[in-house]
Amino acid sequence: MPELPEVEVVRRGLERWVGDRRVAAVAVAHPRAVRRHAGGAGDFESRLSGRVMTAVRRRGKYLWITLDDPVPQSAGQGGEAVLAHLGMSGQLLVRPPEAPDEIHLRVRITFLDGGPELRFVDQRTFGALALVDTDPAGRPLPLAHIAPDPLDETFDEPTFLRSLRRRRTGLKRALLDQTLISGIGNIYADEALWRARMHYAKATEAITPAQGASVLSAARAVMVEALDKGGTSFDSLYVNVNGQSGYFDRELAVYGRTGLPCRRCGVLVVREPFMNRSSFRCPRCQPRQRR
DNA sequence: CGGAGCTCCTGGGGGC
DNA sequence: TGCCCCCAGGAGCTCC
Repeated sequence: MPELPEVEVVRRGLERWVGDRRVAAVAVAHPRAVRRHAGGAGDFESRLSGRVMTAVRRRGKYLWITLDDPVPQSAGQGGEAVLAHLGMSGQLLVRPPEAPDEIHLRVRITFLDGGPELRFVDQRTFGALALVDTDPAGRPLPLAHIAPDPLDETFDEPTFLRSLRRRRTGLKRALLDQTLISGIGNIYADEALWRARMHYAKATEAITPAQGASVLSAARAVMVEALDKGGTSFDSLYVNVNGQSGYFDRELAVYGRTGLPCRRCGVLVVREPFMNRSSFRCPRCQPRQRR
């Protein structure tokens, strides 16, 4: 389940392999993989063919590959980019052309240099690619509503804390709202709440600036640690352009640890239904607040 | 218009 | 052994 750290690992891997390469051909094997592309699969294939990939950028869980200008435009105009979201199971793999197709290969992009292909592989098809317009700063227009993520240099903490307090909802719902703060999913939300010793249902309007800063700092710390773990293991050519962070084996404190002792106090971690999925917490470290 | 719930999807795993 | 149901969940969409 790629969240910010996993997507950033993918971005770094891609940056190394697709930069400054001209696309030869694009083949969409499953139309659902480009359902967000306005013109459909054929349009995606034809418009991306012949373009040069220039850089790979990221905001929250989205990443995008910027493209060269096919026709020189006047200053101040935007360009185009391949916008990608990995969903739950999406992978962007860099693979030799002779490598056998993956079972869930959805999109294949080949390059004029005959080198490694870029493949979008996605079992559960929640992920998607699209060719989109960007603003003059190179940011995809469809991401206008996505807030900066906590590792973004433009992230403004006072703005976030004010917005958080204006919400009328529970703390974890707010953390998962990509229009408020981006990059956090179910796993890192639970881990951040555990580190900050806060309950997922705590009312946002009751959160003090210190508490808000605490949970934000926890979210940042846990994501940076996960990123470091993922980053340390992606030295081989193709293996780690795939969303594996290497973080999940031993480092998680509460996520998925139902019935196991809290790493801080030893009380058993509980799993509770939340938004048609799950929340994990330590009952002692993260007690439910009284209203 | 903000908040909450629904829906898309597939394979692994547990229960019987 | 095989079948069925639950589960994982990001985010766009709809409804109130």
